[in-house]
Amino acid sequence: MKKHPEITIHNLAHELKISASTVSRALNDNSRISEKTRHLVQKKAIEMGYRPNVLAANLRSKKTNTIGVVVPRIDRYFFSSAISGIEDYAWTKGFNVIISQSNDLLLKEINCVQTLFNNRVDGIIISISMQTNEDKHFRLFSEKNIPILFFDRFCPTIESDRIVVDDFNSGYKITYQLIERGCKRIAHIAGPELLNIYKDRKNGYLRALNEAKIPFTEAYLEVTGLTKDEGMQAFARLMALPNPPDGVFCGNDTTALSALEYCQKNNLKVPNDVALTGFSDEPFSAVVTPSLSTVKQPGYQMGFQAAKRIIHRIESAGTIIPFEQIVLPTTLIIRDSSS
Amino acid sequence: MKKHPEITIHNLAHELKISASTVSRALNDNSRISEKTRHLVQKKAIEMGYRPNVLAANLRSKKTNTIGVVVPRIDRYFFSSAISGIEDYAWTKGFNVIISQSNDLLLKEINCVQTLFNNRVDGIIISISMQTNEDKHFRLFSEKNIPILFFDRFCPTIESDRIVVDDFNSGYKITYQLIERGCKRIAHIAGPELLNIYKDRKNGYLRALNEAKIPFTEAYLEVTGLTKDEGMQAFARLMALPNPPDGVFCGNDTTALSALEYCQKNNLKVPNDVALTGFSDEPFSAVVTPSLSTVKQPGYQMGFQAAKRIIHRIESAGTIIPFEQIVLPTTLIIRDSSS
DNA sequence: TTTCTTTGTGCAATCGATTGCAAAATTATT
DNA sequence: AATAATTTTGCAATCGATTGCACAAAGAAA
Repeated sequence: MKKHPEITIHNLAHELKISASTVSRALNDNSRISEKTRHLVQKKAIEMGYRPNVLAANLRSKKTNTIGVVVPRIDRYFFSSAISGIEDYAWTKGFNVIISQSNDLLLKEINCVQTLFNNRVDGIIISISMQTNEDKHFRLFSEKNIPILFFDRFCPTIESDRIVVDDFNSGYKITYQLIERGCKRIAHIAGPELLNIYKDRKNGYLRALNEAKIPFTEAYLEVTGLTKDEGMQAFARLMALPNPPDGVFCGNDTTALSALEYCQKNNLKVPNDVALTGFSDEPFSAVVTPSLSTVKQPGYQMGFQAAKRIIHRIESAGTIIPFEQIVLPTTLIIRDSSS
Repeated sequence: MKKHPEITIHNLAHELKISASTVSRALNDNSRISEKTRHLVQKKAIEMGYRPNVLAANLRSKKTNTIGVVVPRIDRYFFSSAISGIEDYAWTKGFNVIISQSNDLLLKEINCVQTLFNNRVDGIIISISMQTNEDKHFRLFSEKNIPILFFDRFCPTIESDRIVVDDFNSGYKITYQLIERGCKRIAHIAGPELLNIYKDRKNGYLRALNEAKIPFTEAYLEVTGLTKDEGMQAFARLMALPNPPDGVFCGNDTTALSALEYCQKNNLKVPNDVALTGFSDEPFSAVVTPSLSTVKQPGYQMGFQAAKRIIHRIESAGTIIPFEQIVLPTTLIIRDSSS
C-alpha cells in the first residue's frame, strides 16, 4: 500500500523556499502576491496534489460553509424536493448541506437542532415537527446570531426569515372550487392546530363556507395527525354521519388518498357521491384513479429560495437585513376527484 | 443585543484555576482525572454554557464524523428513503450526513465526490449516475483509505463494500410471472447497459425467456434512459411493431407508468391487451389504476445497512476488513397490471 | 523516616490555515 | 546616487482541543 501523506501549505512553502503565509495568500488569490509567485505556487500545489484542509481553515475563520436542514421526514416528496432545491442552490455557492429528520417528534427535533448547533453550521433551514410547541431550541440560534430560516411549517414565536405558501388562500380556493362544483355539505380533515399551515388551510375553508353562506357544521371538521390511518378513520366518521358530506377537503394528499380507498371499498363514487381534494400534489395524486384535485406547493422552489435567502444572510453577516416572509404561489390543480 | 462569547476549555480552566488539559480530559471522561475534578469541571461547563468546538477537535483528530452521500436525485423515492435509512442509523452513532446529488450527470458526480473528498468526510456512500463510465474520482478515496460504499448502482471496477439487490433474479422472477400469466411476446424496456443493475435485470429477463423456450426477439428489447419521455417513446415503438408484445417488463416504475398512460390514450386494456410490470415500487405504483406489478426494493433498509457497514469500517480503521457485497432481498409484488 | 508505587495535573507541542504588522525588495522620484 | 513610495514577502500569533511526557502529590511498603 502506497503512502499518501497529506500535503500542507508548509510542505509547499518548504519546496518553494518561501513562507507558508505566501503560499496561503497565493492560493487564495490575495492581491498582495505577485503574479509570478502566485503561478509558481499554484502550479506546485497541483503538482504535489495539495488539497486544502477545510477543517483548519474553518477553525480559523469560524465558518463551516455548511447549512443544516431539519425536516420531518426526508422520504416525503414535498420535503425531498425541497432538499433537492436547497442542495442545488447551496452547491453553486460552495455550501454543504447536512440533513437530519425529526420524524415529526419534538424531542428528536430538539436533538437534531442541538447537534447542528454544536457542529457549528452557518445557518439552519427547518420545517418544524407536528409536535413542536416550544421554541427554546431555536433561540440558541437567534442568540448566537446564526441565521435560521423556516419553510412551510414555521414557528410563529421566532422572528426569522420564512418561506411559505399562502395556505389560507389555497385552502380558500380549493374549498371554493368544491362549492362552485355544487357541493353543499363540505367537510374538512384538518391537521393539528399547532401548525399554522393547517390552521390557515382550515381558516381558508371556513372563509369560503362563510362567503357562500354555508353554515359551518362542527361535525364536518375533523382534526387529525393527517396520517393514512387517521385520515381513513376520520373519513369513515364523516361518512357515517346521518347527513354525510358531499365534498371533503382533506388536509393533505395522503388523507385524500385514504379517503379514496375508503370510497372504493365502500362503493362510493368519487366525485359523484362525494368529491375529494387533497393538498400538496404528491407524485401519486396525478396518477391515482380518479386523479386527485389538490394544491401544488412548489417544494423545489421553496428549498431553492430558502437556500438563497439564508446563504445571502450568512454572506452578509454584520449587515442588518430585516426578516422577511416570502410567500410563494401555489397552483390549484383540479382533477377528476372534484371536477 | 447581548454578547455571547464562545466559552472555551481555557475559559473553564481559568475559572477553575486548573489547566486546559485537565478540563479537556475531564470533559472526555478520561480515566486519569479524579472523580472530584471531573464533576467540578462538568458542572462548570454546563453552568457557563460551554459547547465544544467540533472543528478544533476534528482538526486535531483528523476525523469529521461525517459521511458523504451522493445520489442521482434526492427527490426520487427510492433514494430519499435510502437517505432516510442512512440518516437514521448515522444519527444513532453521532455521525452527520452531507448529501449531494449528481443529477445523473458524470461531471456533476465527479464534482460532488471531489467536494466531499475535500471536505474530508470519513466515508462516502454513493449510487452512481447513469453516465458513470470511469472511476478515477473514486480512486481518490481508495488511495487515501477512506471507505467508499456503493449501493444499488455500483462501480464494478472499484473494490469496495456494496449493498445491492439481486437484480438478475428480480428481473427473472418478474418476467417469469408474465410468462406464467400466459404472455407469449414479452418485451423489455431496459436501462443503459453501463449500469450493472439494468444489465442484470435484462439478463434475468433473457434467462426467463430462455427457460420458457421463448425465442428472444431483438425488436422487443428497447434500451433507454428510463425517463418518462423515453419510456413513452420506447413503448410506442413496441406497440407499433407488426407483432406487438402482449407483456412488457419495464425497467422501472416511471416507464411503466408512461406505458400505462400510453395505453389509456390509445385505448389498450391493461393487462388484457398488454400486461405491464415496473421495478422499484414507487409510492404511486400501488395506487395507480390499474395498480402496477413491480419489484419492491428495500430502499430504507439498504440505506440503513449502508450506513451501518461504513460506520463500522470507519470505526475500525486500521483493522483490515474484507470487502463485502451485501445482497438484500426484493419482493415481487403482483398487482392488477399483470395479474 | 525513607523509598517505591500509584494517581492526578500541567506543560508545551500539535493539527493546518489565516492575517496584522513589520521587514525586505522593487520601482519611482528628485 | 540617494531617498521616497510602493509592492512583495515573512514572522509569529491565533483559532480550540488533544495528548505524550514530565512532574507533583498522595499512599504503600520497607
